[in-house]
Amino acid sequence: MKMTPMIESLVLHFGEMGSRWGFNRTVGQMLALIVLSEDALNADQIREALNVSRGNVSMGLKELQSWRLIQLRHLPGDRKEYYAAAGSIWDMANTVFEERRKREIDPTLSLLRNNIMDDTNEAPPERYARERVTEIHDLLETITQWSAELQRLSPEKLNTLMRLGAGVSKVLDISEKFKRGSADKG
Amino acid sequence: MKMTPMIESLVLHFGEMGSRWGFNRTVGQMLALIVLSEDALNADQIREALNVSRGNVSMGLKELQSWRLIQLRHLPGDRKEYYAAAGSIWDMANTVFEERRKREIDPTLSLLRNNIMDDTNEAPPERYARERVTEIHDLLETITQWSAELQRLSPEKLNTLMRLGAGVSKVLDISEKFKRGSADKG
DNA sequence: TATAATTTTCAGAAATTTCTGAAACTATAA
DNA sequence: TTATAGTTTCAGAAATTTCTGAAAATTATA
Repeated sequence: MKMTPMIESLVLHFGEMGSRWGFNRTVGQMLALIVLSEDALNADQIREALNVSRGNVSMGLKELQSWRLIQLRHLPGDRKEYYAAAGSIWDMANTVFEERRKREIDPTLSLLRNNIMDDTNEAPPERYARERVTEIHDLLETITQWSAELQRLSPEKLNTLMRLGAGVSKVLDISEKFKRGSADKG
Repeated sequence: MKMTPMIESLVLHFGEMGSRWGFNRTVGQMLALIVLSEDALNADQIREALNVSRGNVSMGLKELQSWRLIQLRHLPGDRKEYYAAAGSIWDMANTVFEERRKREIDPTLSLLRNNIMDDTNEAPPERYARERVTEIHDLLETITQWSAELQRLSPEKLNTLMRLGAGVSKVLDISEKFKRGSADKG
């Protein structure tokens, strides 16, 4: 499996970016290669294209599966395991957001919950810190709820929302008026 | 500077999470310490609290400044440099989003732009890859525009939007109708 | 200007992460 | 069964990142 120059340059770039996205170089390269390949690939093809060890490919495939970014496939009459991208680019972006939330926000959110609950020390140095902890907690909770909401939205509505751009501001005005109207009645 | 047990546990946690957020352990700890401290801190206080080398503190402060998360301050009659959080938790979250976009999305976006422009090979293996590259490019561009829009929104409107939650769906329906109405006229 | 206080730099040490490749393991076919 | 094809594991090697601490640079004061 020899890569075309274009695919190779993309694979190398995704490798470099990998660490910023939460995985290592090889995993980044593997993801790019699989996403850009029309046909599913097996471990040996990946090994040959990227010129890394067989063990490394195996670990990388596990990592990408834990991110739910690739999908196992079997070809009739072939014992090898083949892998392809798990859904559209859009699906994968959604998955990445969700996984990152789990890894980057959830652990902190639970810690903060406990810290707000447990600690009732109202002496000065703690008082200020507790206020900030509450602020951080509320922010993370809002982000979590918001991202859950976006997950729930249909792709079409999500697209409408994204493409709204500057329109968001106007739409929010309408929504504010609407809310105030309901509040007056209730 | 001795930390209280609550602050210490938060500092250690932020240290562990640091690598997932794009900086190293010491930088994560320093950020937590500065954010949770009411008064600005100087390098020696940080060094003592975290028990790390002076050089490490200096490098960490530079890193946090490059993220625009801390602010230099001078106290009257004191030559030392003191550092405090650069704004509210909300401001800092905004800054982190923006910085991460710059580091995680922008470089890829420019590479993809070039790849779409430069390469006009329509032979099979490239054809499919080019389609996917275009999809990725469009997605990243949408995310970039959307995040720029959120930056531009006032904190109040941003809050309205975040707190809308399930209401977003209804608001989008209204917006759709509104758009269709305008289109009919224009 | 010289001196003292403070911060920054950076070479090498320490710690951590990633990678290799051979052995162990698993599943299918003969 | 036994042989064969394929995958996973993991100890140690290699690469990378982080950290230290002393020297250099910078800044303020006498």
